[in-house]
Amino acid sequence: MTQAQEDTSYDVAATQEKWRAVWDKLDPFRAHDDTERERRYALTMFPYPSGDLHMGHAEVTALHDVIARYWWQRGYEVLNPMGWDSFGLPAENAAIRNNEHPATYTYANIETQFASFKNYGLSFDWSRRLHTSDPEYYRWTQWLFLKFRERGLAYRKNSPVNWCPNDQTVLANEQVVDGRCERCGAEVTKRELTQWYFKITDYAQALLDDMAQLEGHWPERVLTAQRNWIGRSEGAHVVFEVEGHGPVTVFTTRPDTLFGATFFVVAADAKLADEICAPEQREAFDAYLTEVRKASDIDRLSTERPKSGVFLGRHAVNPVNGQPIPVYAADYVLADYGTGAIMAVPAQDQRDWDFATKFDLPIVRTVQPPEGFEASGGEAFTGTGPAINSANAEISLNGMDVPEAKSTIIAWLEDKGLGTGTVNFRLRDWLVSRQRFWGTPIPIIHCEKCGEVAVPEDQLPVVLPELRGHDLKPKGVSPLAGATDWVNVDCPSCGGPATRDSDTMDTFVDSSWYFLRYCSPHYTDGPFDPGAVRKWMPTDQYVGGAEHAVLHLMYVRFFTKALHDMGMVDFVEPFDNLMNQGFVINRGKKMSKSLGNGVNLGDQLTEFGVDAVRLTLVFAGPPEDDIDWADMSPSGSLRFLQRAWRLSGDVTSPAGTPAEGGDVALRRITHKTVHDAADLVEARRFNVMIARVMELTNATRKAIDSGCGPADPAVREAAEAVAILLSLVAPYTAEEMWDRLGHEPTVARAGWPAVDEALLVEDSVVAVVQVQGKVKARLDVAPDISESDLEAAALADPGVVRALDGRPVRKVIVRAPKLVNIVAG
RNA sequence: GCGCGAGUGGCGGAAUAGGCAGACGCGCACGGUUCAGGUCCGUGUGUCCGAAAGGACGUGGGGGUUCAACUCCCCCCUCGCGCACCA
Repeated sequence: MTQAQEDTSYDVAATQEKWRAVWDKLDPFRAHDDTERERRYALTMFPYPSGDLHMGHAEVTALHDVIARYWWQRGYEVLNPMGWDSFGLPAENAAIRNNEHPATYTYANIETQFASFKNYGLSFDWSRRLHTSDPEYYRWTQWLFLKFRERGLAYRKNSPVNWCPNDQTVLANEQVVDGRCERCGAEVTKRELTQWYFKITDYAQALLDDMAQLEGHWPERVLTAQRNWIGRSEGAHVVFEVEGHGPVTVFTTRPDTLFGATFFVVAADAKLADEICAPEQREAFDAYLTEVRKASDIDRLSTERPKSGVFLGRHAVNPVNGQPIPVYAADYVLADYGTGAIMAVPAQDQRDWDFATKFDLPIVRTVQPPEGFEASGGEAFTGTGPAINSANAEISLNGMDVPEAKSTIIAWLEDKGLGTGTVNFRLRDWLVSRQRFWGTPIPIIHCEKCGEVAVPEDQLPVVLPELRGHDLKPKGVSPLAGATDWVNVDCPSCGGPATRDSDTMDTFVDSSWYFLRYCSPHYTDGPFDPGAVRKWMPTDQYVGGAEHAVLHLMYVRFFTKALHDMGMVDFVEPFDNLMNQGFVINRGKKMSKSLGNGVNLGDQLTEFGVDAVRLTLVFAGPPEDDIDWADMSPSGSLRFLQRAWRLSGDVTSPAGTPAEGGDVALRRITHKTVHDAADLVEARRFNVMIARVMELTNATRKAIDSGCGPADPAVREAAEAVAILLSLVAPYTAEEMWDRLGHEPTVARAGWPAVDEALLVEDSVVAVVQVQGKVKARLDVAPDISESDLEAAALADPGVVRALDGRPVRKVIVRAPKLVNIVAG
């Protein structure tokens, strides 16, 4: 580079290489378990190793790093670990394609991403690196599975499950989005299978209740999504006697409308329907059931779907009035919600109304709709009003409002043994088995004699066998089932012939406890060292995508509560604060291969440098907003960084020069900026923080060129503040500045500049004078000016006099020292 | 349908215990530096009227409270997200 260029810009690539080596040697971000400092735990969601890092990783880690680096500067001991969520389907599919072992693909990509993370200049403590596919990690995933099973939290059951025909595996409810596989988009079908589940439903209420401590610290939309997903509803179980069958319980949220139950519906695909069906209706029912089974979930999801069903040839008896009501099978009732059967109250429920209308069933109002409701073509009335037509010989609800009617009827039902008040949840247990190879093997052995037998702890981990390529092709059962040497074992209990469970765990199990492992990643006596966890947990700040709202972010909460109840941790929520970053999109759309609008991170880094890309991502807007890369200007970011860097070369006072006695105006700006920057980082308003650093940079430039000059100690103070503030976002530039300012590396641990409170107090402020709410004058006044002095000064101002134009002053509002508003007559 | 969130210049976005709308940056325009400019420096940049001084209008739309509203209240529109035949 020429001499001229050297003065105005630095070589980005060379700078990155230089400081990367220095940082490797200094290792400035290692979190020490034993420390006198206050601790902070900063965590960002670990990546899945598919290919190299992309713009999304660049964004989330850049945002996250601002917080971690800020905490270091503020004097905390910061745990900021990183690892890989390295089990999963893409590796398996790649292995099948290339006839190799999934580990080959996985660990090659991990090394690629590791190198990219290092280049990206993040403050991770790499000594704590972990991979969930390492046997020393999944050993403990298996161990936890067995602990869950001991507590009854892991169990096996036969049930209809979501099946992805493309990936040839089952899916959890959370992984089915609009009837399609979350991962590959294939239409999900139902299968009846025996599978492992985690009993997350035991924690439905706790998951709701403990949101109280997350309120205000987690994004509202995540909490709302979880609340909706858990779907708590209060109501009652009511028992109906069904002729030729016996008692059948229904769940209802409106027990107060029981007198209006004029028919009864059972989910067509529930066993119950088959059991109730009378012989003469058998043929019709079977035909209907075939129809229902043919309809995919996608069809069922369409909203304006006409009601369908078939009479089962039986009647149920309404317990409050002894009325026989016909029993239907229909697909608008779901087999796996509530009890799979409902009492239908057409007058008070639109779905029941539609069904009743279609099948010509009676409709009895039990809640009085408001005046004019019927006249305006009212159908089901779901609002509140006084109960009507709701009395038998023993009890009358008539005239009661809805809540009172509910509690009255529940008390009566309970008294009669006909029902109970109850709470129902939409949340289902978490299906954790997967029929795939590249996951944590389920540590269970099936023995003909002994049944399910846990693999003894001292035999963990159950290590995956060496399968590759074609052995891994999906066959509808786990590829592990084909590994005969691996599958066939002696029963640990009786020594007889037995087989290993050939399913692996959902990879969300792996990621449900990794944050605990980071506290003591090399611990060998358990999944984590309880002492280390006590020191670091709960995590102070978690950063990651909101797409995990009802997946990962709910599973980690469940795991933490389960571990708490096992006495393994002493907290019930893992993450004190959560931040969801937005997506990086391009030209208004999500980046995708098919749209051809992908932006390659590596290309951007080569063209503009790490710091400019990081700065662009952090400065773009609020962290939670999407960033359209097409609207961004990484070249503008680079320009700013060079401008800031140039300050460091212009300072002529020697390092260590005290700032006292330097230019006061500049010092005020410096101290105010440093002070405000702390607040802005705390409030996660990084984009505004950067704007303030830009202002400080501009002010310093002016001071050098046309103010106090480069030798003034205030200029050094300002340039050093810029370097330290920039170290949160642009570590290479900041380090280079720090070096040129005559300091030893690393600026990242230089410490937050001390703020002189005296310099935060202004010696004059601008008071705005409005006439009729419009600004007519600005006055330089003392900060402690009295109201009367300020009013007098305002009224004397020539601009104000002109604006008043002789009109009488009717009223003057004075807010000293900032504002005067004059109301003219 | 229910729930949550958001609408501010050409663009990304600032500003809410109600008090200067448009910080900071991008883009654009003009000027300077330069052999050159994809560099750097300076000036300007919400809209409309005006040569200027100045004035009018202006935060999705409509109403309201107030000396004062991007901010608070009511109604509506649009967009995004979540759940969705969940009894």
